[in-house]
Amino acid sequence: MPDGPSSPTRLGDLERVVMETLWAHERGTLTVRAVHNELAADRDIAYTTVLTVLDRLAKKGMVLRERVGRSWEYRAAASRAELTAASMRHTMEDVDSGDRRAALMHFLDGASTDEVADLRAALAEVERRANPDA
Amino acid sequence: MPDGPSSPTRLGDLERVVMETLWAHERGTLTVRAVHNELAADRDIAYTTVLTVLDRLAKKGMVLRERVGRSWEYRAAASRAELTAASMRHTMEDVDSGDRRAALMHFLDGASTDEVADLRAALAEVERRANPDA
DNA sequence: CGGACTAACTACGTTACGTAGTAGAAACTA
DNA sequence: TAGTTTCTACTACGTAACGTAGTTAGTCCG
Repeated sequence: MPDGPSSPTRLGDLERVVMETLWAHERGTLTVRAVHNELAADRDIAYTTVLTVLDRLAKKGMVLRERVGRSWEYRAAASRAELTAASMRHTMEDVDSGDRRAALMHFLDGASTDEVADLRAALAEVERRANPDA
Repeated sequence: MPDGPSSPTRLGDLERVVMETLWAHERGTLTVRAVHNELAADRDIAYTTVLTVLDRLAKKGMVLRERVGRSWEYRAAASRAELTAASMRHTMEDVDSGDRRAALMHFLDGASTDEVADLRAALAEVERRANPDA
């Protein structure tokens, strides 16, 4: 029973590579054949391996698929950014609120200037949305 | 070859429980016996299981230990907050800078008011440090 | 010395995952 | 229509991580 990307399933290396391929075509769908073609350019890999991986990803809810004729068209269930965000949030949520502050401090300590800038911008954006009149 | 908590090793369930126990005594060290006593209060678990888990955690660099007499005293190599932060940062780092903004936006979108407040506070604190004169 | 306690080593079952072969259905093609 | 191609579904096998714990062998205390 697929439960969607809300539960942060751990991905293996190949699974991640396949997700990358799907993400590279964010707005389209890909057949197994198409994914295999892309991967085969870089590595020696069997068609059925790609098939199996996509099937497993679908069962985990990481990818969505729909029938087109006799074959399936796959696409990522969540964008890379969404998945990253969900994973970060999940990580943060498993500390209680006392440690959360400390965790966030450490997080920012280790972040680069660019990352902090992006975060500040995102924070401002969220604020603007919450408070459009100010 | 232990490489410290810098490489975010995935923890199993029991491994995490053991880490929790160590974190609960943040400033002290615990023997295998002590950890086992705590765990045994809640579940049926063999002493040697705890021993094995602590040994594996030590090999991963997740815990540090030192000889005291014939036995070992264990403590967490990183606080829970540090580990959480490292994991979040690691997650964030595997998107390129283009997606990072988007990821952070999604992250904040899903965050609670309290979490956003904590983050804002942490950001201000980091800023204050970087710019003590302003 | 003998029991008690500790750590090292070994082991077994499960699950995830990389990897891929084979079977069978469907479609294309000569 | 029969052969070939192309998909999917099912099955399989090896490895690694991990939960779990027994066995073995020192060491210390009385």
